[in-house]
Amino acid sequence: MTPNDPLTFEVFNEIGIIQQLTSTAFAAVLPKGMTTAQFGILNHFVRLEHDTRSPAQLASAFQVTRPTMTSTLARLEKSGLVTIKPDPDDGRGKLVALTSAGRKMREECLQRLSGPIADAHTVLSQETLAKLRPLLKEVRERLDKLRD
Amino acid sequence: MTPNDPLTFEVFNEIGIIQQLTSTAFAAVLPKGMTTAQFGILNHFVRLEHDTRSPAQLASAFQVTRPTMTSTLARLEKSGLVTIKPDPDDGRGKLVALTSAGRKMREECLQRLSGPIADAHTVLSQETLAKLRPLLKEVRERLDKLRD
DNA sequence: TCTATATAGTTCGATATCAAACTAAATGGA
DNA sequence: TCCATTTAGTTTGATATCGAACTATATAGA
Repeated sequence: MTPNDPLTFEVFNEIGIIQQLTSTAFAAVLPKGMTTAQFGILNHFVRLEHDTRSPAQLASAFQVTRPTMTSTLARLEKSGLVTIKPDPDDGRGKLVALTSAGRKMREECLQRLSGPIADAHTVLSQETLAKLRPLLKEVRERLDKLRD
Repeated sequence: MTPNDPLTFEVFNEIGIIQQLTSTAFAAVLPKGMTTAQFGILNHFVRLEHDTRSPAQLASAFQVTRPTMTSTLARLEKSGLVTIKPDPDDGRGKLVALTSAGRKMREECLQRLSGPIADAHTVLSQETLAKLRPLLKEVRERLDKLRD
């Protein structure tokens, strides 16, 4: 972010712009009312084969604050895509679960996202992506440690 | 974003999380009321040695929509960090310029940001960043072309 | 010249996000 | 047992962001 350190600045700058371009492109093809944040949550349950997750676990998984997760989950519940029930084992906690509508919505999103993903494939080589992955993983993990 | 293509999904996923971690870390050290979006605009004028820029040029430089730029510029103007005047050569246009307060604010932000940047240095090797930069630049440029 | 189209900017309504401050429940120690 | 601390979740108020729809000006073509 500073002229003192153009390399660090540029890397984070590129990351910011790429993130914006991709999330906008993905959002554009999602069904009316769906967002990438909401899709991410639906997808999370299926990918990791979780039946229930607490809002706090989800917030941690997506690196967002608990108020943010409260807000997004409320919208998903309102749309009938998840259920939110009290945790029987912890009076403070809640348990979030996918509904069948949530599963269907996740499937539909996947189908629609295949378009932009295919587009990305036409311009990005697997080779570039394969090189990027371990580097990004390293950066993400180290930045994550820094937060503590 | 899809299980059909774990590599593409993972790369964009890592990018999203890194972006979130860094922008939150940067925002935390900025002066009260300042944001990374606002700092980015102040910094843009100084880095590229521009006296004036139109809102449309700024929106394009930061890859955000014009309504977004309208909103952020209005806040900067309210804080006295930029001026916004009609473009004498184009009745539709406006010209944005830094004020001296804007310059000072940019300097202060730079100083405060040196902390997190230094922290990043302690955990990220120059080597990793040097490898990342050209790869990210390539991805960003190709995605950018895809938008047209 | 006139009209159609393109561009600059704004307004509106929505979602995502954060920090700060709050309530309620669990936990741990004296 | 009781109180202090921690943890889960929410509420509030703010900024950033988008798409859609709007106004005003510029430009190009007939």
